[in-house]
Amino acid sequence: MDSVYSDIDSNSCDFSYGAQSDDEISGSSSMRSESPASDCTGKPGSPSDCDVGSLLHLGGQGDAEQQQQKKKRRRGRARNDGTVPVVKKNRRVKANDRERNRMHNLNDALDTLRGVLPAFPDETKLTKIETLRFAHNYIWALSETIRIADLQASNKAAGKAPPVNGDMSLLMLPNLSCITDEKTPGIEACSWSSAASSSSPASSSSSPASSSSSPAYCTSNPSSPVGAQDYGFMQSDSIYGYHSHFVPVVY
DNA sequence: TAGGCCATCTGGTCCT
DNA sequence: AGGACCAGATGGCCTA
Repeated sequence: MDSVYSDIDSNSCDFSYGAQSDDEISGSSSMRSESPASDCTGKPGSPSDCDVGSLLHLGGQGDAEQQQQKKKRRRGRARNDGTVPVVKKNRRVKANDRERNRMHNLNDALDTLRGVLPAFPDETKLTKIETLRFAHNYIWALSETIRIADLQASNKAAGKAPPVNGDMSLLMLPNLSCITDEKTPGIEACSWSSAASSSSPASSSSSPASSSSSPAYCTSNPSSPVGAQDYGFMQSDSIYGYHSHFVPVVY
């Protein structure tokens, strides 16, 4: 079907405006291997960073290059009944560019967040939802560590007895280290020791908003997509009642 | 092959 | 009017 948008294909990343059928682009190579930034966009905020230049010259390219262009084409739904006025069409194209950049900015922020989270040894890239949940649990664990350290410091100042095990080194800020739990394949990440026992994320079932100290859905994860992994931290032992060891868990 | 994840398009709504 | 934000729809890629 002809599209009224087809005349501006070359000015936008909106590949769906062409009349290309799905069959024409089948057999394309991995899109995932191509990062979004190198695929169609450049830095956020520059819509023109799409593969505009090459698309502009689509008509005069060889078969090989045309094939490459086809590979890059067409993500997302394509629709248009061919009745959209040019003015509206141009507005839509600009809106698409903005939306694309907006999502790229969002993804950049997620990448930045991944960068500050404890790394996983196998370099498995966390999905978006996993990143958010893991960050939530991570923040909770750090907060717990600080809270417990403060508690012990105040106890010490008040002349109260030290922690049961008396290991003040546990008062240090989280000492992150990456481990691999051989007993539990798939559960590998970072852990740290903290002092004092407290409610762990793994034992919490309250909502995020309902508790100020414990991450909410990190345990049961009713909101988790079926099969999705949720990375968090679990209090694995409390031998002396004061020594909690947070280990990463996958829910 | 089904399901998960993702990028993109699209139209609606709200705000400036 | 135009931009930001959002959610639904669509289709590609990857993995179990």
